[in-house]
Amino acid sequence: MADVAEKAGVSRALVSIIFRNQAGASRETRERVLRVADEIGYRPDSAARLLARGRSRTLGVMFTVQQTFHTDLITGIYPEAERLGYDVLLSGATHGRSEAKAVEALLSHRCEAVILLGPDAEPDYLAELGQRTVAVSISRRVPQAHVDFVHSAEGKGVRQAMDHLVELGHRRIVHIDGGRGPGSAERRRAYRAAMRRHGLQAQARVIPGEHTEESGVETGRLLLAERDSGRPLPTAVLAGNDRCAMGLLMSLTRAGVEVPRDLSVVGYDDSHLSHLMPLGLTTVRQDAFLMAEHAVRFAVERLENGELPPREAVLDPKLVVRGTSGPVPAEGRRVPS
Amino acid sequence: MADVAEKAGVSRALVSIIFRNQAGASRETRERVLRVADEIGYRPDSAARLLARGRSRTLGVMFTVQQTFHTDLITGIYPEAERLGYDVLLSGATHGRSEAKAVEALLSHRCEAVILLGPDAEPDYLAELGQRTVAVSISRRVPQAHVDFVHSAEGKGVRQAMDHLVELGHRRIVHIDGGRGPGSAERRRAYRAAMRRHGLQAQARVIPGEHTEESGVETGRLLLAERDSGRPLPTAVLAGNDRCAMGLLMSLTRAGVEVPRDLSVVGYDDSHLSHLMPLGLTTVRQDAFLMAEHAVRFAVERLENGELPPREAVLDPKLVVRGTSGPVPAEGRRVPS
DNA sequence: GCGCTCTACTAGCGCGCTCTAGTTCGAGTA
DNA sequence: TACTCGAACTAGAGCGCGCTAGTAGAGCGC
Repeated sequence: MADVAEKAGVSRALVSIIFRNQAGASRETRERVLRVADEIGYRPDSAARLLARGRSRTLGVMFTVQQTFHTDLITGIYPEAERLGYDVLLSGATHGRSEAKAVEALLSHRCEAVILLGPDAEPDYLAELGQRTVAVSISRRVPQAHVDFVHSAEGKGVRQAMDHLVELGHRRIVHIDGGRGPGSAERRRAYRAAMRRHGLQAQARVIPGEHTEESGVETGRLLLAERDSGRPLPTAVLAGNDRCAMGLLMSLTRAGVEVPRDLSVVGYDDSHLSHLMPLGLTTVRQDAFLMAEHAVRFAVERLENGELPPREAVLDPKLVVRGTSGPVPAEGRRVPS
Repeated sequence: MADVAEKAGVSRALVSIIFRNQAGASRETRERVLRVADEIGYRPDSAARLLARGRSRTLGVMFTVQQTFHTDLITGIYPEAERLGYDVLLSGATHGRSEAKAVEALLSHRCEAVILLGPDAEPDYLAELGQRTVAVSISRRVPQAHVDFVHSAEGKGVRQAMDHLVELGHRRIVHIDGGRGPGSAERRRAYRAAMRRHGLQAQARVIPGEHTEESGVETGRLLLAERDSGRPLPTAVLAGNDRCAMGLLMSLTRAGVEVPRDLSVVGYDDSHLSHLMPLGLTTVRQDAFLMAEHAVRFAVERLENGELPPREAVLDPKLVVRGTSGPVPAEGRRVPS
C-alpha cells in the first residue's frame, strides 16, 4: 500500500479511500492509483483491513458436507450476501470434524455471524453460540435461545403431500422419518395428523430412517422383505427427504417394483436431485433460495440493528407433482416379484 | 488480551506465549492465565494474530458446490491439514459465482495456498494464479504452469475397467465422456486405446456428455431412442463419472432395462454415491482421501520449503467390481421393451 | 564473592490497514 | 478584500496480536 501511495505520489490514506470506494478522491487520482496498484499487483490485505476497521463484514456458514440440500442453500447464500456487502466463509462438518469445530473455525476467522444449515449439535451448545455471536439456524429450531430461525412450514408441506396421495386413492401410506434430522419431528407429527384427518390412523406407519440415500435403500429392503413374507407393500411412501426417496426408488425399482404404477413415492426438499429421474420426483419444494435469502437477511439485520428479539421466518412449502406419484394400484393387482 | 494480562497479573507478552503453547511460562502461571481467559471469554483474534505473524497458516479450497466427488475430497483435506497445523477455508463456485471469484475470496482472506478441486477456469488464469500464490490442482493438469498437480492415472483406471468388461464378453462398449470435465480427455483417450488393443476399434463409440446426472439421464434417453429405431443397445457403458453412471442407471432401469443382465455400467470416482445401489456400482476408485492428503502435503511443502519445481502426484486407481457389471447378454436374447 | 547459565518474565515495535481530525487550495460570496 | 466553504488530500493514532531483545532472579561451581 505504501508502495502504491509513493509510486502514485499520494498518501497512504488516499489509497485507502480509493480502495474503499469512498468519496474524497478526484477521478484522475483514483484512476492513476488504481492503475499503479494493478501494475504492482497490490490487493488490500483483508486481515489488516479487518483488524483496523473492527468489522469483518463476513458471514460464516456451517454445513454438512454431503447434504445436497445444503449445497442448494449455499448457492442461494452467496448472491444475497454479496448484495448486502458481506463476504461468505464456508466451513464443513464431516465425520471426523464436528459441527462445533467447524463453527469455531468460522469464529476464529472473525465471522460476525454464523448461519447454521440444519445443525445437529447439542441445543446447549447452540444456545451458548447464540449468546456469543449472531447465529441463524436453517431448518432446526433452537428453543429458548437467541438464535434466529428459518424453516418451511413442514406441516403444510406434509399435508399437501398427503392430500395429494389420498386423492389418488392411496390408503396404505407409509412415512420414512428423518430421525433426528432437521424438520423430521414436525413432518412425522404432520404425517400422523394427516392420516388421522383422513380416517386412516389405523394404517399409519412410521419407519425410522435418516436423511440419507442409505436409509432409503435400507427401507426398500425392509419393505421388500416384508412383502416376501406376506405383508403387502404400502401403495405410497412419504420419504423423509429427497435423498431418502432416491435411495428407496433405487432399491424398489431394481427389485421390479414399478413406480408409480405399483407404488408412489413422495420426497421432501426439491433438491437438485429431484429433477434427475426421467419422470422426476414428486416432492415438497422447500425454496432453498428463499430460505438462504432470509437467513442472510436475518444475520445482517441483527448485525446492523443491534438488539432484536429472536426471529423466525416460516416459508410455505409447495408440493411439486412429478412422475413418481400416481393413482393407487387396482385392488388385487399382482405386484411383479 | 490486555484484560487477561492485567487480571492475571502478567504482561501481555506472556499471555501471548501461553496461547501459542510456547515454552517460557511456568505451569502455575499458564494455568492461571488460561483460567482467567476462560472467565473473561477471551479467544485470540486470528486477524490480529495473522497480521502480526505474517503467516495465516490457512489453506483455501475452491470447489464446485454440487460435485459429490469434491465433497469426498474435502472430507479428506480437513484432517490432513489439521495434522500439519493448518486451517482450512472453503469457497464454492456456483452458477452465479465463478471459480475466479471463489479463489479471490480465499486469497483476500489470506490463504497462503489454494487447492483447486477439478478447476474449470481458463488455463491462463490458473497459470497466473500459480505465479501469484501456491496452487495445487486436483484432477486437472495446468500445463506449463507453476501449479502442483494431483490426479489418478486415468489411463490405468480405464484400462482396468475395459479389461474387466471385455473379459465378461462385452464387445459393444460405449463411453460417455465428461466433456471438458477434469480427467475426461485422458479417459476418452484410454477408452479408444483399449478398444483398439482389444481389436474393437470398429465398435468404439464416444457419446459426448458431462459429469452430471443429467448427462447420464440424457444419454440413457438417447440410447433407448436408438434402440426403438432398430439400433441395438450397447452391452456395456463406461460412464464419465459416477454421477453420470447414476443418471444413466436411473434412466435405463426405469425403462425396463435390467442391469447388469441386459447391460453393464461402470462408473468412475467411487464417490459415496457408488455404494448406494442395492447391487452397488462397479466403478473405478479414485482414492479421494489419498488425493486430498497429497494435495495438502504439496501445498504445505511448497509453503515451507520455498522454491520447488512444479510437482505431480499420480495415484493408481483401482477397479471396484460391484453389482452393475456382469456377463454379456446371450446372443439374440430379447431385451424387454 | 564472582561470573555463569537457565528459567520466567517484560517492553515495545511493527504487521497493513482504517479512521479521525486535520490542512491546503481554489472558487464563490458579501 | 476578506471571508466561507467544499473538494481533495494528509498525518498519525490505533486495531490485537507476535516477536525480538532484553531484564530479574534463582541456582550453581569455584
